[in-house]
Amino acid sequence: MGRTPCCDRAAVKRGPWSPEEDEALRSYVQRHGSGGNWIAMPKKAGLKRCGKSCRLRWLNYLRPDIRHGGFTAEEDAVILSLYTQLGSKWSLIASQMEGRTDNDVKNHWNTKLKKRLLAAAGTFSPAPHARVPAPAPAFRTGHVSPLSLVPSVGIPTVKNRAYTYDDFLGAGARDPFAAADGSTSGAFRGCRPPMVHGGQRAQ
DNA sequence: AAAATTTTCAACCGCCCAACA
DNA sequence: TTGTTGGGCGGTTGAAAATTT
Repeated sequence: MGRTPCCDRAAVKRGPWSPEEDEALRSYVQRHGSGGNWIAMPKKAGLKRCGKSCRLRWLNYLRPDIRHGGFTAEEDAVILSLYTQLGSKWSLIASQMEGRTDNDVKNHWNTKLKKRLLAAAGTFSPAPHARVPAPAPAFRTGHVSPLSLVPSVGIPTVKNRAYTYDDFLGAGARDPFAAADGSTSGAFRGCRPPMVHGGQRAQ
């Protein structure tokens, strides 16, 4: 059972993208766009890749407006705030953050923020009431602002204003990212230089 | 210095949904 | 109305770098 694959797995290349493939994809998309059809696009662009893989590579890495690594404390706080209200709606969360992708946000949460919260609070899980039902259909089309569909929550608009950590922590609230010894800027502790393309970390 | 472990993130997988025939 | 197709999403995995032992 199950649906047919979107492409012939035996006939497409998988794994890390080479610089040549990146360039081929970038130049094609910049000249023609995806053509409204990611499945057909790889062939036109001369790529032996699955269309979904091309789409993912473009959206998560090659798009010119992407920022990689180096999440700020403010961004951490936004992610935390939105996660507690929306749950793991990474695309929604990312849509409120300039230059961030859902994959970036998801990775950042899973590798750093979740661990910090667990360490700081003992156990952490979003408040059950905070989770919203399955998104309305318009969510997925991008024609409607996702946040307009959850009017009951006051989600700050990151794109319009710089946020301070305090915006998301009530007066006297415990800073979940603060170090156990009470020192501040927990969000920056123990951070290593961000990785760059190919998994290599910047020095 | 080398081995083991941890961390990070790019990429894949499978599912859901909307559009269309 | 039903079946098919493609786009999009969240969850998960695996390779490589960084860190620790």
